[in-house]
Amino acid sequence: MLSIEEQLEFLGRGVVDFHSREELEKKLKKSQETGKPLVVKVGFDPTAPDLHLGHTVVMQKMKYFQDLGHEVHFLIGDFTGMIGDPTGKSQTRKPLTAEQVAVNAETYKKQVFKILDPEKTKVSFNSKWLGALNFADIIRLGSELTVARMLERDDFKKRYENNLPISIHEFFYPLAQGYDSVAMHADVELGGTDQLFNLLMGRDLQRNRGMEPQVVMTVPLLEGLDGVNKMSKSLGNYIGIDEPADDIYGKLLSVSDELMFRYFYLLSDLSTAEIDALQKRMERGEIHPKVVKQQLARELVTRFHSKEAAIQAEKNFETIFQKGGTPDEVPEYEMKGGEAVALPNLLVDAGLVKSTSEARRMIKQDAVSIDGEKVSDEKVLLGPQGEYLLKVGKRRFCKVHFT
RNA sequence: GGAGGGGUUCCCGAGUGGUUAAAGGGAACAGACUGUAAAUCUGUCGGCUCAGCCUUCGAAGGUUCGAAUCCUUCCCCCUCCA
Repeated sequence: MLSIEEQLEFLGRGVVDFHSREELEKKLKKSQETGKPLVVKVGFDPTAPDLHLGHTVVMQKMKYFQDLGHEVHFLIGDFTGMIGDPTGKSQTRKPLTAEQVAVNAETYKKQVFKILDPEKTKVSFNSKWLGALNFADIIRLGSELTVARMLERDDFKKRYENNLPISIHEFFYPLAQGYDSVAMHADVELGGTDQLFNLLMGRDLQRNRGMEPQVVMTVPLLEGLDGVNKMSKSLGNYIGIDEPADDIYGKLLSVSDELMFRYFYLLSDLSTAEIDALQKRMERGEIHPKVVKQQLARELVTRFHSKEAAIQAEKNFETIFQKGGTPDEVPEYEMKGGEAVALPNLLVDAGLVKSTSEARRMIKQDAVSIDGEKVSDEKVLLGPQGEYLLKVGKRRFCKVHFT
């Protein structure tokens, strides 16, 4: 059993806004004394999820709470989804149907339970209590907050100052999210730094009702593979938790040394002390940076796949990149028709390049090999029978059989 | 309601009748160097039956030997004023 001090260290690592550490300490102590777990709440949009490492930062925190025996609630904001969180956006979202929400919830679970313990996670939907409110309830809720206070929220403020539209219903988003905390009797709410205002709203509403306010902790947005922008699907700088083990491993190993420790800090289960020790040993030249990075890659592949997958991914990686070899598993393609085919066309058919023009370029750039031999003639014909191992660049392989 | 500005190849952004598949930058991809790190350097970066041809500059028409560039209509964005 970790001491309260150790628990705080682990739970608070990387946390940006903490309201407040002292309150959490008190709650943890009380929970330990009474044996009553804390209610930890994290809200997610009901939109179709495609989770990447950036999302896992907060989930990792949820996991820690879970490991300490607390009650973690995975709240799907199906009702608030009708508003569409205006944070950072100016588009209102189309309401989803009940069926879509149900489908998305299932997809979420599949991905989320790679991290959280399905047995211990409570999944809930906020339509349960928000849908039960009537107009009078909502007016009362609206009376708890002034417009001036609402306009303190960063994105509202900016939009207001820039004369961009803010619809009245958007004001209900923070109120609704705060009300979730009331309805759930939340002790702790976690979220990204952009959620700060919404999270604090829960404290206000709880306090107004004489409840003990929830502790609010925000986690940073994880930088993407470029090390600059936040990780996002649209920027293409992400690692999806559903990706194949080889890809996760490879992408992590190509992260810069600087970013590597950021990832360790925000994603790894190692303690801060262990991470610091690794960094020091690396700086003193006692361990090669690559070895450190491999440790990170192994840990994360293990988390999303398995120990075995991590070992295999590491082996494949070394075969392909360090020895310039071929991985154990190579995609295969069957070429039918009984005729010889020009190399560029074959590369397109096998899916190794997008167009014959690209294929020609690759050949010109010395990036194509057949059975390990570089090819420089774009007019080579292959077939009409036989088997060839085609390689484009360092990582694109395909075994072609002519039939 | 009034006045004005703009939509260019993945993104930003030049280009106002031919030499423009369209400058420059970013991203991406390949090669060199490595630890497939980063950084750096080089090259590529619409398509094809590829030393030639075809299709691109919001959409559709038109003028012209020739248009991203000029004209007409339409669609969409933005700024200022009220």
